Amino acid sequence: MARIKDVAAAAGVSTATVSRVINKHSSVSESTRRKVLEVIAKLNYVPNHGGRLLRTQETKSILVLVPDIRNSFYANILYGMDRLASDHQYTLIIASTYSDVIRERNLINLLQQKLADGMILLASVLGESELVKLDQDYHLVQLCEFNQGTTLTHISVDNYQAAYEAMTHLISKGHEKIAFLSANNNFLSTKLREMAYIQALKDHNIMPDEGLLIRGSYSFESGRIGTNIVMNAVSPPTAIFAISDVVAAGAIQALYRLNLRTPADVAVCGFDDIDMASQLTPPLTTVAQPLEMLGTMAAKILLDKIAGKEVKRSTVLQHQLMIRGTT
Amino acid sequence: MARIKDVAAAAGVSTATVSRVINKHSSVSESTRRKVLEVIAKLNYVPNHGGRLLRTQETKSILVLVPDIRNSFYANILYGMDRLASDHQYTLIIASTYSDVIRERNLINLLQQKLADGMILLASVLGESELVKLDQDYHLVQLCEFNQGTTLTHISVDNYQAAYEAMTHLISKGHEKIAFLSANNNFLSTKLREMAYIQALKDHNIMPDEGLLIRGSYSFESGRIGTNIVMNAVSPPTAIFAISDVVAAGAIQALYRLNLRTPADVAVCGFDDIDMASQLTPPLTTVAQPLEMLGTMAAKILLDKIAGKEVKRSTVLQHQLMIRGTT
DNA sequence: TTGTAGGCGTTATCAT
DNA sequence: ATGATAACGCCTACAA
Repeated sequence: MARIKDVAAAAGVSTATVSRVINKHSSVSESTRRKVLEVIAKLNYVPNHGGRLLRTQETKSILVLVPDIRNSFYANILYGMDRLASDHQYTLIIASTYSDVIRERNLINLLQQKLADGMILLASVLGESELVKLDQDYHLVQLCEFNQGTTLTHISVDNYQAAYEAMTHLISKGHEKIAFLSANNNFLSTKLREMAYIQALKDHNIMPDEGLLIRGSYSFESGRIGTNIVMNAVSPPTAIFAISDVVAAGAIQALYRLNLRTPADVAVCGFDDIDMASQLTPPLTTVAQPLEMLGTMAAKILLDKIAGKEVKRSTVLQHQLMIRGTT
Repeated sequence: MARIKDVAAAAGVSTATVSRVINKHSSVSESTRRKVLEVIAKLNYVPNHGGRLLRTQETKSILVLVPDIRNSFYANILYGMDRLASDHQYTLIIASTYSDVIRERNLINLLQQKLADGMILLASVLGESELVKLDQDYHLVQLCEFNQGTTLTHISVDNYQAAYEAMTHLISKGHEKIAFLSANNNFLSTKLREMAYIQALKDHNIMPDEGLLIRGSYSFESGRIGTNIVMNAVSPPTAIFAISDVVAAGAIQALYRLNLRTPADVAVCGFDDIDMASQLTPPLTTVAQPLEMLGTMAAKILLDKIAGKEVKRSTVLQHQLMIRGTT
């Protein structure tokens, strides 16, 4: 395995000169540059990351913490990040926290070990104060989920407005009994969507029915269970608004098993617009988050921070109601 | 940011002693050990990865190359890897090649830069000879896709047998006109599944119909297109076997638009059993690959290789036919 | 049980 | 334009 001094020796120059060639310094004569490059190719030399890292303190990689990599909500987000990061010769270290505080702290250790230049947090389970403290020492960006009134850099859609539009769509289709399959967590997005759900009903003179607001999880199973509950309520809904597309898929399957047809008997609207949404039959009406762009922006903003640039505290990206076959 | 010498100074010992404590060497007295640990906690010291890496040449991370992280086929595979890797204090560096040879070579550069201790390749687009050469210098495992008769370590299911069982199932349901929506690539898995498709028909005295074997891609759109083609054939099929679940989802949607019902009019069988398969309505019959276990095994075998252990050249994991609602 | 000191591979400063 | 050399943070002979 060739090292920089091997190259230097073979090219008859000093290691400093080889380093200059590698890092494209201008102060190298064209002839030596060419000779060095030749030797590098011949010896198949690749600079050692550890050595460079130790010297420059730059890892050229960013740590991305997601709750669970299996959740396809993150697929396109990670894609956006990957594209932007690799455009800048950055590498992604993606790790799942499984929403475990201990695990998340351990992973953040990687940052402290200087294994990454910065970190993107998706749905962190750490408390605001802990994050604020981390933010003093490291470059950190929160994506999708963040705390209200936070001073931390964050990117997301306008969850309130997005949910409100979905509800308006459902109501405009003549639905008055609308269930909301929500999630039982403390995320701001959940609170905002629930608020929008209630407010949209009220704004259209519909009395919210507590029995139609179910709090489960983001899972398929949760969608099935929630649907079975609301369809057995005293006054079952004619439309279901689900907090995620996967939950919506669960709702559709539950309705099918109840011999109810979508959208003829019960309309369904999801949230996120993951790939699966348009791949369901009939394709799912949903509120699209610009997933890829969310990832791209998060990476871009983080890289800006790392580069020492000033960045906006809050970035809100546009959502879009995708009216398809289930409403 | 505290360094090892800060800890040493504050604890009144040498850096060597601190290092021994960190690395749990036995030759440290309990009292100094305790004192050092105390100082480490107080100074919030975390060993610098770059320094250690340079010294030990161990990165404790593995490079995982997938064609495209958006493809949900990889979700559970990556999960399995992540679990096993993090159990061993290893970190995953996941990168997408987008099936681009140049990009894949660039990513492999990360290995040569000593940014990872080994690599897992999923559906590499590099030639066998190139991989064999890499295998001499680095630890490498191929997962799911590999070359026939390769000397490289690889893990997969028995694609021939898996496809054969799916076909047998379809035939046992009385289907004789069965289309196969295959993929237009050079992967061994594709060849084996096509062979199984043909052979299963022949073994049941059904004459294969060339018009029912369509080669597209693994995409949803490809499933739709292929389905439209075969359903417009002179002799349209009563069952469709798709090379992936996503293709199957496309087939189902295409059938729906043709006003054909699944499975009443046309049965559909997928391959892989990604999460979406059971989330479709009706749930998709498919051949399950043990996705999580594939990932776990690949990581395990790679770690064994890194540890210098002897490993099996070829590992075949069990598939399982999942009979659900579409057949 | 503990300390000293050299070196891992690179880059950057300071000379020349 | 190029070279010599120190330094980055850590680990590990070797010595004590």
